[in-house]
Amino acid sequence: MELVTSKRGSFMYELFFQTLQTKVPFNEEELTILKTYLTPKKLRKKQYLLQEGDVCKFIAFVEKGSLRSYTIDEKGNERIIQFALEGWIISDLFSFLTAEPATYNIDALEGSELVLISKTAHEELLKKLPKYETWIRLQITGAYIAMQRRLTSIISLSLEERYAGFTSLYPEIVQRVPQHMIASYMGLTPETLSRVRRKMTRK
Amino acid sequence: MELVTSKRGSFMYELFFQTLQTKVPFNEEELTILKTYLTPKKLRKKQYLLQEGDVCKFIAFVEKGSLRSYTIDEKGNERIIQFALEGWIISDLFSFLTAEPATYNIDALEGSELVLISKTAHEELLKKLPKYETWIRLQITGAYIAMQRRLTSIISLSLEERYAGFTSLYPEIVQRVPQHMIASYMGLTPETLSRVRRKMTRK
DNA sequence: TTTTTTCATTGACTTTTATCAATGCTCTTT
DNA sequence: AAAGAGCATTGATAAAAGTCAATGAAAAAA
Repeated sequence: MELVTSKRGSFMYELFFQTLQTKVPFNEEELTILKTYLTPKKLRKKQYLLQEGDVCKFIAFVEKGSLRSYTIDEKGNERIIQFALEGWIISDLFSFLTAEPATYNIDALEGSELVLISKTAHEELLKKLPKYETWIRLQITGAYIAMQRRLTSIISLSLEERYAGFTSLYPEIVQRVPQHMIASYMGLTPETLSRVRRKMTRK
Repeated sequence: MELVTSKRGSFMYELFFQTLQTKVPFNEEELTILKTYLTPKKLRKKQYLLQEGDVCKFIAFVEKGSLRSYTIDEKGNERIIQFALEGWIISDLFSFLTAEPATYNIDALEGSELVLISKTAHEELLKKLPKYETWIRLQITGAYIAMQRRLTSIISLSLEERYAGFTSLYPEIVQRVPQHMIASYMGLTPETLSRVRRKMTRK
């Protein structure tokens, strides 16, 4: 019964502050201010964080667990846009920034703990803490670079090369996520990915 | 002989400041500081701004003309990653930020005029002008959202839908860029894009 | 435990896209 | 005006990926 560290289902933001500090060192005062703008949230497996059509009201930092964002195409197939493991952030940035209805769904692949930054918190923090803007800028830049690499590999590599690249870049995801979701992320059917894998193990 | 407006091949940064001001209003003093960090550059058609293997030393704003970034795959095919028309920025951000050798080439599709922000200028501006950081953050965010949409369309739409989406989103590019480059941008052969187009006009 | 459900694999077949080769058109360049 | 380069289109064929259906294994639920 550790009442001190887990009061009413809440949790500490250990990973959040740890990864934050390595990129942009905040001082004590800044940390105190920042903390007042954060909201913890727990999700059960399969629970939605965001549904298509709703306006995305937060950026979520994954403290524990894993999530995905995805769309549903006209045939009803899920198309996974992004995975997020511990230490990543996930959101529908377009919806968040423009307040338009979201085009993506986000849900939890495992029981998860998140640190939420609401839209109003985001705006206040941008005004009050220059370092918050720096942190956000670096996060988005990193996400941009990662996505550009993914795009490059899609339009210029063979399936074998793409899957090999994925497994070496994200071994954690391969471990924790069902294969058919990785197929969806790659824009393939589960059958095709299965055959790609067989071909590769033959070598 | 307009010596006043075009001294020794230089040019004004009209579009740059115009688009800058609509997103982040700079005051006179800030504009004056910013100006000292900018470098004009003119490129002829087909001239390189960046070659694979070199370190990318700038972010380029397109004042006039058009450019593309691309990789060469193992078969020698060019794979276009990005186009940039007037008002866009283009760079190999990964190389720029990490000082690793660039994985992309950038060259001019037409005679072009650029506004360059060098790495050192970028770092100084981040320190001196908070609004510069805001501007850069907004630029990268916009680029991220645009790329996420492109990725989503790649993994969830048919070729017809993708090409229709491209032409309605970027009619300027369709006008000014050869079709085989658009095919390359879409990850297709020129023949396949030609057939997609024929199918569409039949309807 | 037993019963479902989810998941990965495989085979047969279809559809989509790439490849190779040829043609004619439009611009430059000479 | 003639020659050459770059470009878009088309046809025939090959390769890649998707679809449909079935099977068995593993995981979750009862």
